[in-house]
Amino acid sequence: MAKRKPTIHEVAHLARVGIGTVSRVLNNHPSVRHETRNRVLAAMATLGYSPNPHARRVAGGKSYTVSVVLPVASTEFYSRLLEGIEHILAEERYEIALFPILSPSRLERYLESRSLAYQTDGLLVSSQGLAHLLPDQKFPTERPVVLVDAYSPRYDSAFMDNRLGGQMAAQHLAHFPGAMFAIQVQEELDEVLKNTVGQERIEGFREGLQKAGKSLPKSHVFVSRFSVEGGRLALQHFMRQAKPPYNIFTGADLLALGVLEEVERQGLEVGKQIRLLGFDGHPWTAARGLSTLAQPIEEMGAEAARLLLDRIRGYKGSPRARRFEPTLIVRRSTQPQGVYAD
Amino acid sequence: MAKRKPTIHEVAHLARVGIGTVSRVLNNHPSVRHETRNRVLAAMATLGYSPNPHARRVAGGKSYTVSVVLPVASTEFYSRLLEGIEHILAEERYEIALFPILSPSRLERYLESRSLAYQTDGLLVSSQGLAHLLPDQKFPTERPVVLVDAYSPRYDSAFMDNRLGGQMAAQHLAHFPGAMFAIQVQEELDEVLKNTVGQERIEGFREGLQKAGKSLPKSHVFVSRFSVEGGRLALQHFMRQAKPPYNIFTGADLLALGVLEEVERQGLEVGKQIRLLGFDGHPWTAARGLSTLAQPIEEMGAEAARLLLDRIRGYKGSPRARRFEPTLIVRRSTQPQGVYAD
DNA sequence: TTTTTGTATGGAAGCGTTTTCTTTCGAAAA
DNA sequence: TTTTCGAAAGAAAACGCTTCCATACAAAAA
Repeated sequence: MAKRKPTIHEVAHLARVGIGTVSRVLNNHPSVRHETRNRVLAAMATLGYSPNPHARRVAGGKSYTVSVVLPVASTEFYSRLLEGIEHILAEERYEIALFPILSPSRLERYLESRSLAYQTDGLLVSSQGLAHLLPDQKFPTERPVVLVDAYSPRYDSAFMDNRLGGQMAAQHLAHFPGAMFAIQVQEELDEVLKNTVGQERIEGFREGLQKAGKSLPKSHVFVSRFSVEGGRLALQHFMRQAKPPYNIFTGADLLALGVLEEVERQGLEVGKQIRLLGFDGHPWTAARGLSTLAQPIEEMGAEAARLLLDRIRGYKGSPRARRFEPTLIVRRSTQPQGVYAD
Repeated sequence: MAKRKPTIHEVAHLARVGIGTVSRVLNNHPSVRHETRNRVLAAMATLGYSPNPHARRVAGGKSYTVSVVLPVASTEFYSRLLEGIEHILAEERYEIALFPILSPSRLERYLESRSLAYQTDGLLVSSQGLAHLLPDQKFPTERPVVLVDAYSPRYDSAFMDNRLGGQMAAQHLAHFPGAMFAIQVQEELDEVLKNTVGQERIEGFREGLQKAGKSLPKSHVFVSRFSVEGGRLALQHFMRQAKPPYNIFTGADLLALGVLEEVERQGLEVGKQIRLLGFDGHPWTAARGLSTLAQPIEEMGAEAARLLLDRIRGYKGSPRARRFEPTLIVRRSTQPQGVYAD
């Protein structure tokens, strides 16, 4: 039943060409006549041929695989990031090996030089402070390394300007009446990794507010793990501190969702006693009428993949930094017309 | 600088044997003299040799890789599960390709027959209802499939008896004074996957309580996502419902942690107004004095890996089911001597 | 002692590709 | 017309393993 997969030889035979030609078609080599290429393509289609990746690897001396090391905290973020990465890599017939940092101990194992993560052609690391854990802040590999959603002067980096995002949030919220509040996202793993994303967003927010003549007292910042329920606790906390109206900037859309849940439970009304601004720009925010700072996550992933492919192909220049900026999307939750009317 | 990795030929030469012998040593073939094996092993050590996995794959016709498909909800659980799986697979020089179900859309992609997940020698699937999503409830692959932390009559399965765990929880808590409460864990992804783990634990708890002549009203069950903060909201909820003492069974240790946090904030005292029993038996529960139903997670993962290796080696028998039972660990949070004394 | 059996080993063949080396052939240059 | 050259394509040589086959040799059986 399980008939063997067709090989390059069978394709060559059916297309009446040599295996070299088939290989050239496979690798988009220029010197193949159009007519021949089509014949080979047709043969591949009728046989249902797909090249054996392992054979490629041993023959080519490369693995055609890229390791992606990433924490798995905000799953939706990483889902979208991978989307962008995969999109680019798939075009070049590269595969992805995923190394989720499920725990610090697993992380250490990945970083041992012998580890699987280094058997590949390159490393895509999505974690702010990972390098800090390493001796000399350098990944123990000869392979190219590119950081994504993280920055280091030492490696190519594609990163988000989180501080700017916070400032944009401030600029948008500052002119509303009422006090300013913020929810900072902080995971346990963040401390290990010295991940400062959540912090930067809030710092930017505070800076922006100061520029607008407003302030953000320490007590108006609620630090929470990354969970919907954290948003609920945050709103409870704020309500104990001050009277409405509240202007709340959350370090992530998910937390804003929790705030919305609690708003409902408390019988408040968004746009009246509460203005709420998220961060991420996840698709579902549209349906919830949540204003948010949309991150071009997929593009950031794609760019990181491009940087890495460059390096794999031998590019030697000094580290390149690609900065990305969030975009403000205004929806019901911060609609100007819904001016405070209590 | 980056000198080529040594090959099997260099090892053979240094050890003064043929490459066949080196390969045999590599694969634990029995017919190698002890003395020869040691010589080869020594040569490998001095050269720092490690076999090229790609070459192995193309020569052997196998990939020596196993796909592990898993949701990434309770990271600690999966971290430990992988630990167990890897331990066994590593012994046989098998590698793991991880496919975290970050989102339903990615899940679908994995399940396409052509997908990477099927390029490997076998599939280890850790997800209750994944099969339900598939046409015919069958994974579209010729490769062996083993379920872990999930059960299907169709495939080899290594699974936890969650209902029993709930019953054990009831048996332990029932004799304490005060009403019974429970926190059920439920993720959005669970619904997609028809994952009933959280539900089973609570159902078992209810059954056990009934057997002991106690009851668990619907209103005493708080359904929460998997987060620490969910535990805090749950306790708030319970405190609105009833007076102490509370006996709380949480579907996961993490939620119990949240309960503990809120207990402190509310100025309650564990062992007096509150008895608390978790589920998972994660290492950190010891330090927190949290009683819990410890799951043999690593063993379950290891057994699943063994079942899969069996199949990969050609075992053809009908599906095997391996049931695992949690163990009750009693600590301060449900200590008998701390009898309610209000 | 001679034959048989079995174990340990070396070496060649083969896995499915990529890549290099030729060879062929037609068109441009002489 | 002859020579030169480049493009297209076939054939062969890697790539680093596993596996099979043949051989050598020692121990067991005759």
